[in-house]
Amino acid sequence: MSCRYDRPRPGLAVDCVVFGFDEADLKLLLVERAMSPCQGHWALPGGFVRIGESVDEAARRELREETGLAGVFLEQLFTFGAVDRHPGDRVVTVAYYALVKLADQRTRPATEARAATWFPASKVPPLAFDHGQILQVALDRLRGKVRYVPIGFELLPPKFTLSELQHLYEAILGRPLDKRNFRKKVLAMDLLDDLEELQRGVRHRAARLYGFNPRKYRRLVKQGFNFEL
Amino acid sequence: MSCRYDRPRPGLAVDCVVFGFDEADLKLLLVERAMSPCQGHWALPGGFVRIGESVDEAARRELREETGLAGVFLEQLFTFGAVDRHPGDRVVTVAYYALVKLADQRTRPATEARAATWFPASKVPPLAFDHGQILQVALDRLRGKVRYVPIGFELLPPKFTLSELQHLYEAILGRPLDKRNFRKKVLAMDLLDDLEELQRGVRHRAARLYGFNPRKYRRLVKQGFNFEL
DNA sequence: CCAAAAGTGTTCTCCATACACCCATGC
DNA sequence: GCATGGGTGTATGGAGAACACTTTTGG
Repeated sequence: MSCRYDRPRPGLAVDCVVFGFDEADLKLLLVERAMSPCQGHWALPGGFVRIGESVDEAARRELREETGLAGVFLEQLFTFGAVDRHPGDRVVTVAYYALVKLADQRTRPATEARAATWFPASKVPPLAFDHGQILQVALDRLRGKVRYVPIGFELLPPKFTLSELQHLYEAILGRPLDKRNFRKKVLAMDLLDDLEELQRGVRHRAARLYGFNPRKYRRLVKQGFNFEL
Repeated sequence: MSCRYDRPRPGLAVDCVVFGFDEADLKLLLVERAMSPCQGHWALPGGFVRIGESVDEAARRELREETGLAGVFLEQLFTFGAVDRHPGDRVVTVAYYALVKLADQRTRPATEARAATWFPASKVPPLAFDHGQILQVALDRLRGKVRYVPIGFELLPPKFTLSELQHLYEAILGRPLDKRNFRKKVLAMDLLDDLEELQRGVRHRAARLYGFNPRKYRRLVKQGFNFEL
């Protein structure tokens, strides 16, 4: 079936840029390549699309197989189709980016995957193929999108403080935000549930915990509301 | 080479959503399919990616071969990878959208192409495959992007009036804009050259002609300027 | 009592919006 | 002279940005 056309077909792969957030740092999940080409180099988790699965499904499958992650936010990023991007063979890759609630999932990659490791996004090792370029596009997209779509919550645990949320935005956007203005704006949007519960185990005044309420968000969007931070 | 891997490969295609703008109407360029499947149906111009060309190059080539268009704005849109999107065979397509200065290019598609035809974007016939869905994504993207990146000028001739620019934005955004506020904002951005030349051949007071100045735009962007309309 | 972060209001500036009339031209 | 769009200014309200101190808690 793959040779039904008279022209040869490029290979089709998926690659996932996996972001996490932990203690004021944006993190990136990388795997060590087990096979040639680029054996032993750090790379984005990914692999070839199979004939019976959609490209989206391929991305989820590879993510699960290579890192143990499942049930996370995953969205198509961009397709990289340069002729020479893969040494030795013609491979086009559809890149995705994933957002992971690190606190929940921390243990799983280590157990299931060969060598999936979290790196601070600011200290990423050299990457195989054009994965460095893919990462750059993913960072740009994340920075752009986080401001007008509430995807930042995908990086936080279900219960979080306003300061954690603010630190997340500061880490992604790369600049400090004013505490009072930030809180005012976030609370005014009325997207968060006040969980009436306090942070525990900190050695300073405990902060209130909040939860993102997707129902409220969807309702507001229907009424023409635009998230913006 | 295409059978070097043990697994069969999906086919890889490109499709182009081509937008034009003419007399207050957003237009879409479609071709009639000459081959099965979907022979005789209207479809987006497109075709298979060859092994020796990048995906971007494939999109440009197909656009030229099927519509005669060259040298136009062309940008990747999204990759459509559902298993059943192409009847009978597994084909993944990388969709692009093109913006055409219709006044310049009006004659060319008719001469070079089999049957490339402009349709008002509001009166598009049923499309082959999932091309209707691709069109919807392209419209959403155009509507979103036109507001914060100056791509609207790609749809206008090199010399245009402020009213033409306003009508373009009204057509894309689907709502009326205030004339005075629109002109104030556009001129305040200082992206346009006043060509000190008047419109000709109209039966009312002639309007001033302006030109978009990409140099000014790039300079302003370097200084942190953000286009927004 | 000290360190560390939580929590809280006001002022000012600027930008978006709303809005109506005279002008130039072709027929 | 009339129909058609071209071209212009002002007033108001709302949102973003700047800014500092008190409170709570654990150690």
